Amino acid sequence: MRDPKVEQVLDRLREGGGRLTRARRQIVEAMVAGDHRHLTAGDIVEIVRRRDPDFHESTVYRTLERLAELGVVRPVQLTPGATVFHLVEGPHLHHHLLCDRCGTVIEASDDLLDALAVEVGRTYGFALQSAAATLHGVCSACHEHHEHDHSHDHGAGHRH
Amino acid sequence: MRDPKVEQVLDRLREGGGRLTRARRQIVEAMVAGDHRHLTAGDIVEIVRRRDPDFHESTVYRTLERLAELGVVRPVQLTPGATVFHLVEGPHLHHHLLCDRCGTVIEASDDLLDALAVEVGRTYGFALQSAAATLHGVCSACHEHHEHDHSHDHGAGHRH
DNA sequence: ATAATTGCAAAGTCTTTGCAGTTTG
DNA sequence: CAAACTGCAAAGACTTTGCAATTAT
Repeated sequence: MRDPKVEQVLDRLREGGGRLTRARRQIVEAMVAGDHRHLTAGDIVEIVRRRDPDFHESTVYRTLERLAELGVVRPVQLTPGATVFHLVEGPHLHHHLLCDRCGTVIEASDDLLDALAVEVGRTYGFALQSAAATLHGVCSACHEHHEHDHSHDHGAGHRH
Repeated sequence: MRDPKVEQVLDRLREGGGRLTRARRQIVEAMVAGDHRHLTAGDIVEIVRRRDPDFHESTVYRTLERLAELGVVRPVQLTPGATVFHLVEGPHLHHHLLCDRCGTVIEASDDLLDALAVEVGRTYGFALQSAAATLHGVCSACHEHHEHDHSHDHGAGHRH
């Protein structure tokens, strides 16, 4: 119950001039627990409230904003109406492959778009920002049984 | 004042079993007028209301939804909190290059990601959906004078 | 102590929905 | 005429903001 990952994030917070509060620790704990998950602000509120009923929305947003400024957390707009957040592990940037069927998010290597970046720069004079892309498509699992009409677990991973 | 592009879209609406109303004509006219612009629902409301003060939000959303179903219009989530819509010209799909500095949107050829699609399919078993990507970066104009602190015209194109 | 942070409540933006009246084909 | 569509009003999801009370350093 003294997860090094949690402490690492909290340390960065303090280094950045921030203060260490109960609420912040719980937010970070929730994010570390749900590791490679992509949580919405609402997901985090729900989780933290289980232990701390007074925990409030505004705190999540303010804290996530701080953490994002410090580069510890990354906000990603996967779908309309739902910004998800995840921890940035070290310098490990990555792109997101979002399955439009089941909502699964695959984290793809940051050099995936290197070749494309060159191409785009040459053709459009556009400097592609690394590791910021969300690519839509269909994951392998969904692709295999795409003729069946099973109950799509849409939003897998962060729907309540 | 009988723009063939407008008629073309309205024809498709009718073919799809839809009805031709004053509101719908005006919505389409607004979109054609702002051609390669990417308009938010709010932008459209604002434009149409100038001629037709009773025009209502809900109508835009319902109409855009229909048009999107018919494949005539495409909704794109460029930034958090702002779904933009644009007409789909024929079979001309494209990706979006969004400048994070000035908000300009460049429409990139749909085959831009072909090579990437192969790569992603092989590495992650993920079937990339064509022409659905929004790539972030910096456009050439912004890139050139990036040391100066000029008033960034952020949101260019669809901010009121 | 004092500056940061929180809970709370209120508001803001964007979007959706139900319904009764109106209009289209 | 019947079905489709509209305006309106109300509500819903997500996020932001002001403020007074609380808490970390």
